[in-house]
Amino acid sequence: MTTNIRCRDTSWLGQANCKLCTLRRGALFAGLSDEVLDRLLMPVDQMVFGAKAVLYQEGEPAHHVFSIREGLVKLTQAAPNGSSRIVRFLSAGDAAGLEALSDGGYRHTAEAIAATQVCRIPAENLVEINRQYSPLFEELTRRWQDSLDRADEVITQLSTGTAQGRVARFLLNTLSSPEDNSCLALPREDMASLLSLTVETVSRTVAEFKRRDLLEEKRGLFYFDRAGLAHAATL
Amino acid sequence: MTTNIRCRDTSWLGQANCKLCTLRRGALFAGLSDEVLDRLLMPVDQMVFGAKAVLYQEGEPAHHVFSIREGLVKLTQAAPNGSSRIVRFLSAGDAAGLEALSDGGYRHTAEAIAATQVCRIPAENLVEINRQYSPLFEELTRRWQDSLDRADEVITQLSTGTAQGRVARFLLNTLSSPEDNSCLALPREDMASLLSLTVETVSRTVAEFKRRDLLEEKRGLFYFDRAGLAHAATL
DNA sequence: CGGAGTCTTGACTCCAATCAACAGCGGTGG
DNA sequence: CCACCGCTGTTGATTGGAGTCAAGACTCCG
Repeated sequence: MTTNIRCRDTSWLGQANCKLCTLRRGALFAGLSDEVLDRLLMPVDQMVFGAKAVLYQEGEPAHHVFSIREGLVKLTQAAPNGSSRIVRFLSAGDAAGLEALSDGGYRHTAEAIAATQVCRIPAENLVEINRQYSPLFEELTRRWQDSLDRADEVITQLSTGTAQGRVARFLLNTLSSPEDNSCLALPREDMASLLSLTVETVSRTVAEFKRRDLLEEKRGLFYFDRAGLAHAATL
Repeated sequence: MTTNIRCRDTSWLGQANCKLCTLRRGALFAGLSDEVLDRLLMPVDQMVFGAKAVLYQEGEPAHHVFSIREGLVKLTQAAPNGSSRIVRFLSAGDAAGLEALSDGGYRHTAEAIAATQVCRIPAENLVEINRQYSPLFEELTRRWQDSLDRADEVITQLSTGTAQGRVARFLLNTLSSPEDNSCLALPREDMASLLSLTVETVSRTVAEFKRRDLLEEKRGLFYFDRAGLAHAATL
């Protein structure tokens, strides 16, 4: 009974009955009364993904949150050099695709490593429940997602590649807005700590950028050549 | 009017009037009606932290969420080698210390880099509002915090230090429970991708661990010597 | 048995860490 | 006032660890 065309080895086990969920304690819907669950008529699907099957792809519109019942999933994200990096693993009890509660599509590609059983929950319904009940939901969600996006950016953009690449990506993306070609000139030590480099290496790299006229430092600010640094950022 | 004893250059500007907040749109409490805000009588403090002042310390009990109105804050986390690593920067519009909504204390030390103005919100109140209104709140919160903890772990534990250290920490913490001295033997490529290493380096390291009798691989599982690997993990 | 994919090992290279010295700058106090 | 100090940033010389390239071993499966 394979329904998902995109992935081999993916099967649909029918709609879940959340009231009888064996994971009910500690499960996503643990707090919902039977009554509320009924009213929601939530079309939660139970699915199984085989090894190497893809739950969702980075960039595509995010309509579902996945609750992992069993198995192992890797989340990968495109890296600056064109390859992709694993940012973390998820297993039983974890949620995948929480970004479906925010805008901007899936942030990762989720791929099963071993056979994985999940409940697939339409994000719209989750948002609806929350909007209805919790006045803080949207703003809290945004902040959580922001932190997570930032953390993933450090993993994918700032802990990988050459010193030049990291420093360039840091200058371009971390402290500056896309319109503005300047940012606060942090102490070398702070840059080094974020980028997993030494103070000396950061200093050398910044000095080198200055020599190449990609960067200027005046009164505690960096002014930079976006195009030039963008090129260095691919290293 | 300096009230906070812990940090120099920290001052208290009085209780915030959230109804008049200049950030009301897009602010944390944007969704709350005046009426609800009134009923909560929330003692939200407005505070200013000078450069190098500490908002909170990693490990201490987390009682407040901070909403940053202006300035720049660095979040640092203890690294395996004893030093500390910056995991990300926060600025205006970001929230710091959202982990106060979960258990386990602050995950980072938050230190102002430039003069920083914040609203300090008692976490208990946020939890109360949410528990009252949103049946999904606690479970969603837990999942978000899990993802974030996992992401931070990759930054602090798995992208830093020697290949030996990273592989050892991966084996000890990522796929295994603390009681159990075994975990799924992932393909070297996946380990390499998570650890920012090459397949060859991971292979060499794993082989070396086997030679030193720290690790055994049987039928798709790793069995390891926790104490021995823990020593290697400090490298 | 063969072949594809994964894992291992070796030789060499190169980038960043390390160790060390020094320059610049602001603050402090004699 | 200026000599001294501490702090940050810069630069050089050297080293070491991981990347790279290449070849072979092993395993699983058709």
